[in-house]
Amino acid sequence: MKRATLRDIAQVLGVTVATVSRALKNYPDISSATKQTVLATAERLHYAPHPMAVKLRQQAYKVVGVVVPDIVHPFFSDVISGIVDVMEALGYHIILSQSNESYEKEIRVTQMLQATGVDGLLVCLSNETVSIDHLRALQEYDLPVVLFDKISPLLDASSVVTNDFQGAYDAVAHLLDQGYTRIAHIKGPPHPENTRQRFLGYQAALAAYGLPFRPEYVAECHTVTHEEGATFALRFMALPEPPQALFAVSDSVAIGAITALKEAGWRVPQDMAVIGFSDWSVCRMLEPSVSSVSQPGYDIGRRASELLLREIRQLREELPPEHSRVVLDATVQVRQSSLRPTAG
Amino acid sequence: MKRATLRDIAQVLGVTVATVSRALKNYPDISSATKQTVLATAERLHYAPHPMAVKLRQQAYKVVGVVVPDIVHPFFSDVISGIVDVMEALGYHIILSQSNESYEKEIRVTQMLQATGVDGLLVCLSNETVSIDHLRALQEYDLPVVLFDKISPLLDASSVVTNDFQGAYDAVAHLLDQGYTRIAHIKGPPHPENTRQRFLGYQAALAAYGLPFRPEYVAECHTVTHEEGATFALRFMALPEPPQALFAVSDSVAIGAITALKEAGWRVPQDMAVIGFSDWSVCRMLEPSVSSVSQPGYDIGRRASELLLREIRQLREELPPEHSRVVLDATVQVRQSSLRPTAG
DNA sequence: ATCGGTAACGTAATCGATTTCGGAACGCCA
DNA sequence: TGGCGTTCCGAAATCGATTACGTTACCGAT
Repeated sequence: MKRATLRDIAQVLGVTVATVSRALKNYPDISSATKQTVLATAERLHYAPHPMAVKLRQQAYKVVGVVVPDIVHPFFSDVISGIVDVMEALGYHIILSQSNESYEKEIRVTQMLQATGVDGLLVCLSNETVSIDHLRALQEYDLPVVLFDKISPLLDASSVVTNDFQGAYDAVAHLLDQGYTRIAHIKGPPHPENTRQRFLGYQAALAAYGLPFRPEYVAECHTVTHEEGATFALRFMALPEPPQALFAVSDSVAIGAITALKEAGWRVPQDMAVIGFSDWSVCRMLEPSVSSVSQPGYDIGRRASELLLREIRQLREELPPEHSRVVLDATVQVRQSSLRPTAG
Repeated sequence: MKRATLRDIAQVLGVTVATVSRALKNYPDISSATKQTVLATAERLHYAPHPMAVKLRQQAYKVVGVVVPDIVHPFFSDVISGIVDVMEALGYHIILSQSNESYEKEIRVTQMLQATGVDGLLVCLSNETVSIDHLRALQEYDLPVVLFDKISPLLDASSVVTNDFQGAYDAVAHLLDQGYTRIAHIKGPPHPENTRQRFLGYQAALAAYGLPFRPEYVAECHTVTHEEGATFALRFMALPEPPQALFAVSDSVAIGAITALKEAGWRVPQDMAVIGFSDWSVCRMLEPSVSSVSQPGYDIGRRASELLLREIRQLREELPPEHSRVVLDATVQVRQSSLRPTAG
């Protein structure tokens, strides 16, 4: 069964396509009698407007592109979910691409998305990305771009990020508030700004509580895996004066650390309190349940979508697009792994 | 900067759009001199073909729709990742939608996808879905549909699924091979066929090894959460003759069971061996590391994509579309939680 | 001088829907 | 009867690219 067109309906009724089009869109200058018959035959022929024809006229696709480094990642799943919910409510669809943390691929997919004809782009930069010329090129063709999570100060665009600094600060403050004074940190690699901010938040919290920064209490990941968490946790324990608490840059590292500590005979949190970052769903399933800093992935997706939709609207109305910078707080989820046993 | 059209180039050079179009597509009946200048000015004006115009002519969008019940789920992330990889390699894009396990929403999003103009659909049915008329309607308009993971025998379409029966059978056989004879199962709710197959695989393995089916060793989940895993595991332990091993319908249930058992003073796997289903990434991070049956999510996405692309191609060539039914094996990942300590 | 051939390009239809500009038909009033 | 205003609809342009089908001009051959 081939799909019916306006012409098909017009031929059946002996009118022109213009009349049919206007009847279907309920124009006032079409008699209600004609409207009736048009609607009836449209129904009968299972008419549906041809998407591309409409979009060619309207110059609006109602589709936005989404680029994330890695689809298979709980955080990005959350973000995407937030994006989809907002976009679908307004009749927009999303085209999903992943950069695999590759700068080359990021350039490729953004260009492909532009060529596909999206109305805007939601991008989380890859870790490799240094130049943002490929995104600037999109903007020059009036294609709005909103960055989220991993952003670049070089691009004049709206952005939505987690307050990693504050999240880390709060996590460490939570440990400090309980009276811990020797707090270690397993930090991420230097490059992604996000994990650097967590390290800075860690330092700032120590400073705010008048505690010295002890380099021997800081380890730096390369792979950010649970193996590294295990290695560094045990290394900390071997220090002459081992730390009492650990703030890990990610949940995988935190879980690796906890697992290794328990296997080595230490108790969590009695011998070492641990708190992670990201709040994976398994955190609450473990024993002890793992404290973590939860990133508002879903909200990041929502807010980024709203900003993009606003810019798309402004562009359609020939207004200069406004750019906003949204920073969402991360919230500490206190569970057993970081709760200091009441002395007694 | 407005995007250049063929007409812009044509006006600059004093030729017609036809010439420009043919020059850009390297037609033989255009002089190389003209081609040179056309290419040069196309470059200069940053010409890029208008996607909708091309698609309207060609009647092919190079976009497929993907519908999953829930984006925020490791398994579906894997599937989506596989889909994206295959599709992008062939210049296709994917439009992502989620049904939130709602029949109503599944109908809505599939219709929206059709209206948006996709070349085909990859669908995982929601748990609620009973009738598949909405998908049949798509097929009648020559829109190929491929089902994956949760499928329906009522729809004549290609499908790709995990062999849940075999995965469950192998998991239980792995326990039986080690000499366990009292094996419990925490099964899923009756409806999704997938978890029912796991239950059947459990039963079949017992039968194959000549062991009786003991109803007191089977519990049925409603929410399929770690809390239920905890509850049922402890209930099993309270039996006069507790089971020695447990096959859980999901990893969340398995992890909940392990956590509860350990907290209650039992040892895993010494007092109770446990194996889950899905092979979440955390399984290998825990202590003991959790055995599980890994579903080939990425491959399911790949295979489903290939089938869909084949049907799209066949449809373009006016051939009758062939339907295939692909069943991919699940593989048992043996880790500590299900390894019987060597007696001695 | 006429014919056939070919290189190189133009004309116009086409994809399907939307929209501006008219235009016929009718009624109403002077 | 002439003029004006509605009502309802048709003609045609438009969105941008593609392509079947001419058409021109120039060549060599007869």
